[in-house]
Amino acid sequence: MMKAGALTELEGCTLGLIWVMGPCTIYAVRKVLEGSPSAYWSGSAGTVYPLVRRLAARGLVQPKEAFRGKRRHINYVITQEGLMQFRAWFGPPLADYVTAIPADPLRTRVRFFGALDLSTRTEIIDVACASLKSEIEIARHKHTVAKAGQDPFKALMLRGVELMAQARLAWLDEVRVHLD
Amino acid sequence: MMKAGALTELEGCTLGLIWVMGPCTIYAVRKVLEGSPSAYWSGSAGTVYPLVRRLAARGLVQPKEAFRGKRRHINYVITQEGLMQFRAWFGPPLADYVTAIPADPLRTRVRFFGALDLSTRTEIIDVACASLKSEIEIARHKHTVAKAGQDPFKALMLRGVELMAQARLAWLDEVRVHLD
DNA sequence: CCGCTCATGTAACTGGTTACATGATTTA
DNA sequence: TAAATCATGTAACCAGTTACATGAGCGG
Repeated sequence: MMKAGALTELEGCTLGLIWVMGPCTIYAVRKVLEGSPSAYWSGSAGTVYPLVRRLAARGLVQPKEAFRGKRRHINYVITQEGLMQFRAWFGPPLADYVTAIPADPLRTRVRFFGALDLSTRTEIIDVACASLKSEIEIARHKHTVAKAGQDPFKALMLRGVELMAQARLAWLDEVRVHLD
Repeated sequence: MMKAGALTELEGCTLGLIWVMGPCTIYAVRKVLEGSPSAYWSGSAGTVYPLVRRLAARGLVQPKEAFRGKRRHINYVITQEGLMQFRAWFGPPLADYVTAIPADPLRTRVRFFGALDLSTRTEIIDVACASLKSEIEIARHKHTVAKAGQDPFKALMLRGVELMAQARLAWLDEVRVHLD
């Protein structure tokens, strides 16, 4: 899946967030990951703290201790080396997995719908459609907010989320027609 | 992400493949996973052999040793208990991650395009578009083949792959317009 | 003063990857 | 007969999850 020594997806994304938001705390990065529309980015403490310290050990980010009152903060910023590695993470060359079809648990389940009776199939499709519709609404809203902001690429990303959810919904409509 | 004790995505998918293809060898399952349009399913030996033995230890699949000449085969079939757990894996209730927006490394990269110069951005988009177009062709072809076969849900899955790739391509076209 | 959010961490576990190794059978 | 494919496995490693634990600051 990934070239040895290269940044993982989560490392690249975290480095990117520190690039965008830095100087910032790991906590702030975690909150952004948690708020991501994709459940892939859980942003759990046990993942992100060791990860950022790993990045710091490699010299890609730099910690700066700070205090507000008695409260300790560690703010991280990206280094020159970090920015270089971050740019290399994008490619080219593009790793195969970047353009490959993303995994979709819904698609996997439809693949095996033959194991279920018709009513269960229908129920799953109905529930999934409802979720997707609300996801689309959320993505739409976030997209318009982001367009008003000064980060056009954030807006484009959210537009991608919206289009993806719409495509899945359209596909489910096709699936529904062929349930029997 | 997942309820404790429940089957993981890979376990569910593997169990499903044994349900569809069984009795069959682990090797056969691996080959299907490797040939999947999504790079998520690597199907490496180090993953699948221990996984299927785990399923066997839980009584979800049953091994049957067989010989053709001196060559040893272990054919697996799904058990009644396996079929029950497999059906439970689908839901309802649908786990959140099933309908959540799938992770898309391309989307993540576009999010941080601000870190790149215009020519690199353009190059990435061009390369990605080319890959997606060939993926669409492949998916289209597989889809028509599957429609001729007797597994309609396999065809629906492949149709999903096609629509997903098309949506990503359409999105990239939107991104291209806003590269500067 | 209670509960929530901010903020930092640790420890045990587990699922999956990479990279091996072995040998039979088929096909060019 | 050489190369590719079928078929089974193992061992070291690592990234990420879950579930803890601690304490400061702030709003009601």
